[in-house]
Amino acid sequence: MEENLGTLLGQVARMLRRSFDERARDIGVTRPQWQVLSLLRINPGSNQGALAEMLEVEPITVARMIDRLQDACLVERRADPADRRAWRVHLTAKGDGLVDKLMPFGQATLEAALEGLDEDERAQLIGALARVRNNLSRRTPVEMVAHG
Amino acid sequence: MEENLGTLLGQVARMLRRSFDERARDIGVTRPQWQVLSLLRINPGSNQGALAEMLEVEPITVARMIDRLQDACLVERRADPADRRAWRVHLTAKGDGLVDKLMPFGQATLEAALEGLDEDERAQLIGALARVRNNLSRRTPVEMVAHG
DNA sequence: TGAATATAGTAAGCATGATTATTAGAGCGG
DNA sequence: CCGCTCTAATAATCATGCTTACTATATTCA
Repeated sequence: MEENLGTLLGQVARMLRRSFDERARDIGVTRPQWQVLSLLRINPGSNQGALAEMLEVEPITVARMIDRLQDACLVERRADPADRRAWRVHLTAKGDGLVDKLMPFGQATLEAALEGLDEDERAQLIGALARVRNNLSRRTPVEMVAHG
Repeated sequence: MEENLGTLLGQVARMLRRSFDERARDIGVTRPQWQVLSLLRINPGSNQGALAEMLEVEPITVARMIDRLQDACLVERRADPADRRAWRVHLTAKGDGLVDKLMPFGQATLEAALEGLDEDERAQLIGALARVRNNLSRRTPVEMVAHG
């Protein structure tokens, strides 16, 4: 076999993104954008730093995604009354509706990807990846525990 | 748990790339570039289309990576005597030496990522990811068999 | 042979992701 | 209160990856 895990992971991640984007192209939303919208459904009013931490990307990456989502009228920035540096990001009605529309695309992509893997195998895959993520995270182990 | 596999995979892939890039920054080579160089070590004289297929990316992506690697004198394009449209890509001496230098960085990144997973778990992870890749590949199952 | 089709590579333009540096505001210690 | 430090967000710049469109060359078939 002699398969390189880094290469393999990069390929699979890229192909998953591509697969989702193919399905969602008509709607005009990319997979990272969909992830932001989904996070905002669960955590409305997050600031950009919190979104960056949840997504494990740098704050500047979130800043520009929010720019585009705002241009598309899918989210809006509201001033934080307690901190004049920060923005509170909220879904618009349009963005909220889009999350529902996009759910099936995410499900379909995932199902296509996991075809042939039974429940045990899926759980093991997710568990192993979560451990790898913890190994690579910049957060300390103590913080990881605190975050559950 | 309710962990989304697509998100998880994207995060882990990004973190692996970041982890490698941190280690290799002084050398000035990114992880995708290292993958190209490694492939050329194994398959010298590949054309760009073949590289794209091995990397599971589009040909234009390879074209511009080769541009940069050539600017850095790590690879060179040679005319294909049998096909005037195609380039044969070869490592330069400098590029060849760099592959050896970068091997430990790749190994270290991988070890950090897989810490705490035993041999069985690693093999299962790689096997599951390879099956997901096959599910998502644009190549047909027939071709997959032909390629081993 | 000569037209239709397919393939190798590239260009333009966009989104995502990073680093480095900057601005504005928060928060703390003296 | 004032300065030092930290933090939230952004700007500039680069690499990777995509789609769409194009050029040049091969190949196939009538």
